[in-house]
Amino acid sequence: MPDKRPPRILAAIMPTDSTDNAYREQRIRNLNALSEHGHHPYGEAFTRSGTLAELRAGFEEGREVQAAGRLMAVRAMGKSVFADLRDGTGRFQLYVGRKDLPEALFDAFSLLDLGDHIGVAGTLFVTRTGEPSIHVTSWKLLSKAILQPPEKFHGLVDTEERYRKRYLDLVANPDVRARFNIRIRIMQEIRAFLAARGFQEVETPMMQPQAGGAAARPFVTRYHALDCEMYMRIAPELYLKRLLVGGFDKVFEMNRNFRNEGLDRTHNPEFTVLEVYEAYGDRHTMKRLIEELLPHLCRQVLGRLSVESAETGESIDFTPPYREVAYRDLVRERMGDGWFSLDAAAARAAAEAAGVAVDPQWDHLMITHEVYDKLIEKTLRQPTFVTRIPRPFVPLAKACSDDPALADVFEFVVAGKELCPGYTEQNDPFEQRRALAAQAGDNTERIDEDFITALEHGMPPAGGLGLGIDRLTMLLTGTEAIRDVILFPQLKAR
RNA sequence: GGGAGCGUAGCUCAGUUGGUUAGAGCAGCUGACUCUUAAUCAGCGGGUCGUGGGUUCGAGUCCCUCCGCUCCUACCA
Repeated sequence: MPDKRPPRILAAIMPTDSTDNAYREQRIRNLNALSEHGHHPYGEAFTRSGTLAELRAGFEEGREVQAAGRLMAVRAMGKSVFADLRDGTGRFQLYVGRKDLPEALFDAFSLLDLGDHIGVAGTLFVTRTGEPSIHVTSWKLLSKAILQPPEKFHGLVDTEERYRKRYLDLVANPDVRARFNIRIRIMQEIRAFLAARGFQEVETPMMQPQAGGAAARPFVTRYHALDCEMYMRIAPELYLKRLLVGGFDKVFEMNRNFRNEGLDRTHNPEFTVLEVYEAYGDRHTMKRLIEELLPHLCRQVLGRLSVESAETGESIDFTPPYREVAYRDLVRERMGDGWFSLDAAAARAAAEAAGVAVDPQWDHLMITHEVYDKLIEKTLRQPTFVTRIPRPFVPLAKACSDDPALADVFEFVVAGKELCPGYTEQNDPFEQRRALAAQAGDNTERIDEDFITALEHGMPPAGGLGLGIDRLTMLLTGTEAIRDVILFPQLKAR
């Protein structure tokens, strides 16, 4: 099966530079030797009978097949050679016997190196030790690797190398690929779930003249054609609500947000969020959506409703319905029934006594929120909707009809971390302007006037939610570092 | 931003109190071997010890600078 046409002349790419190491030179010698055998070192399309996983699933002794993949291991014993081939779906063993293929083709097999891509033709059989294998009758080089792959047994361990050279991490560590497969499935299932309920996926600007929809420092960039500053979005919310005004009743967007903040185990400067809006709904609509979506995802992606926390090992059960509890009740539960009658000084003393450091400038509201953040949220292990949150923290939501000091929202908390806020969205342009002005303080230019104008044209009452996809993936895959669920996490330039 | 730790062969790791020519496994090269699967056996090669400086008769090892990574901590989801 080697190419018939003359091999390419490759002498020109032989390394002349002393930084090239001996392994690379050896592989280039093998490349040239394969060329002389008629193998094009960087071949073209190859017709496969199926992926390696399909070959395994549809295994049938004696069946003639063609397969392709990367050479991961070679166990040569004179006149017979065993090798492991791997593609994106799995691995399969090759058996190459001296008497079963032309002598030149058998000899050239030893010029292959680990990491090379090859295509093979042969028949399926089972070895004496019970391993399904391809009895190779012909093979062809598809792509020559001139650098060594990582070690076969330990894989690639060095964390920095794993992130900087993710392609090697993926080749060397099959569990990494498995984890990203789960992330991909999660996103596919979310899209299918929402599409089945009549939601339409839209795309709104990533580059915005002002960054709204959340409180976070944005990345700034310069647009030369318009001679102005642009901001990478920190949230798509204000644009999605413009679409509610425009008549999109059920919309979602699942894409990147960018926040110019620190990076650590749970924060990457770009991260993926699902935002969903449903006209004529409210936070109860969103709560029901979450209670359907999460069990659906668990079932489809994991095949079960419980996951194990990476942090503590405890079991987290996604069987609905989930607990719903008011923010103030949680605070009273932890700090005592009298908490909301304390003045700021007494609250500060009580918070300090409970081990929470409190800024002396803070008012009762801020102190309470710090107590919630530091003491209470982490204790909510099973899926929990925390409702009735003080309005200053959620300027884009409506007030509770029975208490103007509280927002009609939930924070959905799982394993002690906020996973997803859900709102009864503010559609009153007067109230919205007041809330945004209060948040902006003196810096009034930060208010998105066009958004307020849109509200003045009439936004239907609506429910909305925002689900962090990276964190959801961490939860469902039992991963502690956000970098392990992002293919190319942010690292400093080296 | 603050604190602690780490960086040795292509990969995974040893390296003693500062002391000869820096070691091992995998991978590579040469040879043997027709059912192996971390194949096995014999032999061989492979190093800017992250970078730059310093102390010392002598530095992978001790001190300083810088680069990168990890963990803790602070801000954010």
